Formats: sequence, C-alpha cells, structure tokens
Amino acid sequence: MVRVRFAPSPTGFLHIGGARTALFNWIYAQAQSGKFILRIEDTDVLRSKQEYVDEILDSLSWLGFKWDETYFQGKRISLYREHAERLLKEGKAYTEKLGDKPGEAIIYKVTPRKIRVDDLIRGRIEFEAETIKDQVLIKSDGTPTYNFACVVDDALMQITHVIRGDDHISNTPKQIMLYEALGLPLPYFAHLPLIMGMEGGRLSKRTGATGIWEYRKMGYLAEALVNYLLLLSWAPGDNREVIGIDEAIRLFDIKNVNKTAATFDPKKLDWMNNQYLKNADPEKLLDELIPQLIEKNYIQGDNFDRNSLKSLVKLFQPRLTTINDFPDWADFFFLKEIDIDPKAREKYLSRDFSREFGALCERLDSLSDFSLGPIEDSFRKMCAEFGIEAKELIHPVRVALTGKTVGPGLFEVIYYLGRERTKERLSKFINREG
RNA sequence: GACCCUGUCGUCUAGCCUGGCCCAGGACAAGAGCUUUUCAAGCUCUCGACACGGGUUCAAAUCCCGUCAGGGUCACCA
Repeated sequence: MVRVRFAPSPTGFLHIGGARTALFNWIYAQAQSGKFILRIEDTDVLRSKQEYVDEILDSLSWLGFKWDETYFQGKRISLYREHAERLLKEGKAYTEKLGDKPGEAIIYKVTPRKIRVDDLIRGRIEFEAETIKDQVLIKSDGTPTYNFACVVDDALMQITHVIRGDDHISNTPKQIMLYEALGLPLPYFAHLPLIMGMEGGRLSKRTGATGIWEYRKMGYLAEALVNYLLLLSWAPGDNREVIGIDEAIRLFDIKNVNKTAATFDPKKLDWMNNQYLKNADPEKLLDELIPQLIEKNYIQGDNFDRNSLKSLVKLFQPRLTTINDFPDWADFFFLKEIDIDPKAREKYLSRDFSREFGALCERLDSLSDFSLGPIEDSFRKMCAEFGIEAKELIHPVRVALTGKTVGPGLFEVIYYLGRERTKERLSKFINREG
C-alpha cells in the first residue's frame, strides 16, 4: 500500500509551493489508491503557531486534498530521543556540549562512502559522504533536527514514497545515512521541480500573492488553481490544458513529472480560472458571492430573489476572471445611484440624447411583453425609424444604464434591470426644455 | 567556494528513453482582424524556441563529450 505524506511546518501560511507539493503527494496517493498523511512539523516551538496550523488545514481542505491521518511532531519528541540514544549506544553517534548552554546535542558521525539516490523523477544521483558534515540529531534543547525527525517519522509512519521539493535533494543523502544507521527500510524518493517567480528566483511576496488563502480571497476557484498547479510540471500528453481532477488522477504517472523549474504565471492562472468560472454551477458561485453582496449592501440578509441573482451570475459568467469581478462589474444592478465613468460619458454621452432616450422610454412603456425578444425588436425598430444604426444608440444607452462601456449585451441589461429602473436611468439624460 | 539539479517560443509545455513522420506541435501572453452591440467573452490569423561548441550517424531537439547559463543546498531552521 502506497503511503505518502505532506509535512508542512506551521511557521507560515500554506503557500503556492507547499500547495503544489501537497497536490503531487495527494494525486499520487489517489492514483495508487494509497494513503495521504499529514504531518505537522512543529518542532520549532518559537516560530510555530496554532493559527498557521489552522490556516494550513483550511487551505488543504479548500483545495480538496483530504488526508487520512494526522500527526504532530511536537507530540513525538521522546520517540526521536529514543532512536538517537540507540545510535549513541551503538557508537554511531556522539554527544557534544555547546558553549555554556545547558544540555548536550547528539550528533551522528558520518562515515565516508558513496550514497546513491534513485529518484523517481530524476533517475540516479550520487553523493560522496565525505562532503557531508556530521549531523546533529538532537539539539541541546532536546528537540530533534529536521533531517532526523523526518527519517524517524517517515520510517515509523511507513511512508513508501517521499515526494517533495527539489530543495530537499541535498538532504536526501543525509537522510539515507540515517535510515541505514537505524536499520530502517528506505522509501522511494521523488523530487519535484521548484516554482519560480516571474523575475526568476524563488516565488516570493514581491512577485505577488503567495498564500493559498489570498487566492481564495481574490476569487479564484480551487479547481482552477489545482489544475494550473498541476500543469506547471505535468502534462497529460495530448495538448489538453483544462483537465478535471478525476481524469488527471486517472492519467497521472509520476514518471511524467517534469524536471525543470517552472515560472508561476498569474496571467495563465487568470485564464484557467475563467475556463472554470464559465462552466461553474451558478448555484455554487452564488453561494460564494452572497456574503460579499451582503457585505457591500447590495442585498440584505435573506431578503433577495435567489433565482434572479442566479440569472445575473449566468449573464456575467463567461467574462469573469475571478469571482470577485462580479460585484464590481454587476454593481449597476444593485446600486440606486450609479457612477458613470467619466471617460465613458465623454465618449458616448457628450451630445444630447433626449429625443432618442425619450422615445425609448415610451416604447418600453408600451411593451405588453417586457422580455428579451420584444425589447430588442422594439429597440431596433425605433432605430430604423430614427434612421440611425442600432450601435449608435446601443453604446450611449449602455453607459446611461450601467455607467460602463463594457458589459453583457444591452438587451439583457435592460431586461434584467427592469422597465422602471431603465426608464429612471434614461430620464436623467433627458433634457425637458429641449 | 564545494556539492547537486536543470537547460525546446517571453511563460507553461508536447516531442527526447525506443534518432528519420519535427525547417519542432499545443496553450498563455503580445500584435492584427472578424463578430451589422461593447469586451474583459467567442472566432481567425501573425509573431516567436531545440543555450553554445564539438563529436557519433546516411540522418540528432532526440545519443556522447565539453562549455556556458539559471536554480538549489551547504544551520543545534524546517
């Protein structure tokens, strides 16, 4: 049975790189019908915080990576000490006192030899143990070092595949020495390429948001983020980009994971998010949106028409980059007084449209069936009578109704805005004296 | 500095193992145009890469060697 793990340390939020490591472990477990284990590496007592633990768990859940078992290294301190003392007894380690500090560290003595790693993604990598210093196992304060705790835990938790970032390649020979010293079976290793920022180098706050939670707040869909992250170092091989997680699991093979570091491109993430957004269930989008709409005072409590909101969401869905675009772009449906973009006014409403807008109001008034088809027919007929092209009037009307030059089709806007509000907004541009 | 990893369009990649179908395919971005209603949607087109140099071979993006470049690691952090 395949057992993989994701082992974050709660000294910060879950970021893009961590999410990617979690994703590849999780998808491998799914593909192999194995177990995905979560291990919180909280041995650094000073920097570890409960709020980070909570945030990491929330982010993993949001991304859809369910885990089967949870461990905290902080609760296993005695285990590490037992194993270190065993090495001490066997003469494979020695103790050392650090200056005048209390306590003694336990240090593993490296013996020169060649260490081979057969990496599932990179093939064979060889190291000379001579280039590696003696390794601290237990620090003077009694807590284990990362490499030691990691080995003891991976062995005891019966982890079969260690899938982690490239930056751990040089830890691998150190860990292999410890497995062998302890007489524990070696797992398979697979090292994923790193994700870099647009300017090269590590993905950092400078290059934009890195916390998974921030992406959620910005209105990205978990499915889109996961799909994008997966594509950053893996491809199904048939030129498809938008690929559902179930199918990805079916096609996933760790041997096809790329070796090259990938640059995180926010623009492509945006595109991916739009791909998922346009096919998303409007009900689900609405659930995400309602709290925002309430907060903006666009709707009140539970006093709103869910069906008409759903229609609105559908209207905007194909053009949304993030969920959060909706409240901005559809604001004119909710606001009593809309702001007209000054440039839009300048471009389309600089001349007087009293005659046309007035006629339009009358026509809309006389429509017995205020629905999409009749609205459009009536509008176009009126333009013909005025001897103008429809678009000469469409743009000014759109600006008058929405305050914007872009948006959904005008007739949909009129239909969903309703007869009264449409007339009201148009009337503001009708000069009575003229 | 030492050790290690990696090198296909600006970016993500397919192809590389099992040389010829690749004067290198797709996607994002960018640019141009179409859509007798806008675009931030849709459609069409354009731009654009095998890091470099040697080999091996009838034939190399694909195999070998070297160079260069980028990245990672060298903590009683994880």
